[in-house]
Amino acid sequence: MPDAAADRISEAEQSVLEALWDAGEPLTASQVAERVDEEKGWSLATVKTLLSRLVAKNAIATQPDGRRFLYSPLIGREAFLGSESRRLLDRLFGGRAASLFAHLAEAEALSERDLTEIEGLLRELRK
Amino acid sequence: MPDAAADRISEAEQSVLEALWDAGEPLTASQVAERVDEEKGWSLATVKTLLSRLVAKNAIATQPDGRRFLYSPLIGREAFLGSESRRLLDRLFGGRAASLFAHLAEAEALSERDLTEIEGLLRELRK
DNA sequence: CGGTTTCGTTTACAGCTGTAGTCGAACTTC
DNA sequence: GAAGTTCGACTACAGCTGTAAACGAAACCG
Repeated sequence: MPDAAADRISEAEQSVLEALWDAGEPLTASQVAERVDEEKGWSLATVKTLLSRLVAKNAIATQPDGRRFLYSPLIGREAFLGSESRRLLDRLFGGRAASLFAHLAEAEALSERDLTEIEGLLRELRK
Repeated sequence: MPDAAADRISEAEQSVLEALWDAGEPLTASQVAERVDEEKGWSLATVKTLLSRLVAKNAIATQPDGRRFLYSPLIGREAFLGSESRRLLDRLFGGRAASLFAHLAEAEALSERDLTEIEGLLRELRK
């Protein structure tokens, strides 16, 4: 098998991935660092470390561009978010989405807009 | 303020807390270990370490009972689940619950029962 | 009493994370 | 072609996690 990027991605690593997803095209390490720095204030060195770790975890790919590399995501944002949500749902609520939802409601984490959108999604699912 | 148990609780520590929440009454270390062992297969030594760390984090309380301690949770399951859900929602979806919901739907993590319950909750919220 | 069990505490130790610094090779710029 | 710049690779290092063994005091058992 072509090694399905199974390693866990840490929070900091996720931020780097986020930059690549947002970019929508391969970036150099410095470009990634620039984007990440705006939000996190991390040094170039730190971002380079995180990039290496992501490469080691098979989460991003490198393609040579002259003397340097261009980095691009190997795992999709959708897939990542999907599996992370899954993991959390299982870990905290034994997989019961309704419990999660109830807790979010209680924590007042649901905006008017969320409610409307979820209602829409529910209607879709019911079709 | 009486120091509001703010430290992060790790996954393993959560399992121990879970045992205490389930018990509904203070337990000795061995009792906790017994319960946790069934699910996780951890040794008494491991559970004792986790209990100490939880005490250090002010997540559980000890009350002396003769020569030993009885442990009981200081943070409630509800509060814990609420804040964990919150954290994840923010981290992964920028706080937008509708996105989370959409991903769960896509990952087929929503059972028929979940849907029905969520519909019910929505109606409640709309009142 | 003396051995055995039971506790909590201390120590261990590898792997992961967050956050960087350093180094040598390559590249660019006078 | 010497000097500075840019890269990726390697190294660092403290704190957290998972998983436990060792230790010493107390308590119970016979």
